[in-house]
Amino acid sequence: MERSPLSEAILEIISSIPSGKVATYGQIAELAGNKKAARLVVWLLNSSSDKHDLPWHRVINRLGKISLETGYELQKEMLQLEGVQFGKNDVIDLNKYGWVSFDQEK
DNA sequence: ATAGTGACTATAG
DNA sequence: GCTATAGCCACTA
Repeated sequence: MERSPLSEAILEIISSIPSGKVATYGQIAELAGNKKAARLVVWLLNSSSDKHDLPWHRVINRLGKISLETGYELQKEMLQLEGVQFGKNDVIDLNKYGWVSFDQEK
């Protein structure tokens, strides 16, 4: 499925996310080389998440929230099992649990 | 080849 | 703060 180098890079990055941390789409896209390929990340997760054993639950939007509507509860649960704590609005503190937090990434 | 799709993001009003 | 729009990438039909 990884026909393009970008997809390959993204998959690589996603599988590199350590347990107990989360990453945002834009972040992954940026690390992969195209900071605007967030949608590509989405596509990859949908197309190769279970096929590749990817930690799709560690990928969230830039607000530290899960955009999914289905399976959202499950994803949240999995993250909590890894030690990620959610805020009151189910928001994850990216400065704390972000794989590369916005303050440290640069 | 064109159009539609997708768990996004940034910007403008 | 929210909605609307546009931008971006790769894939599928």
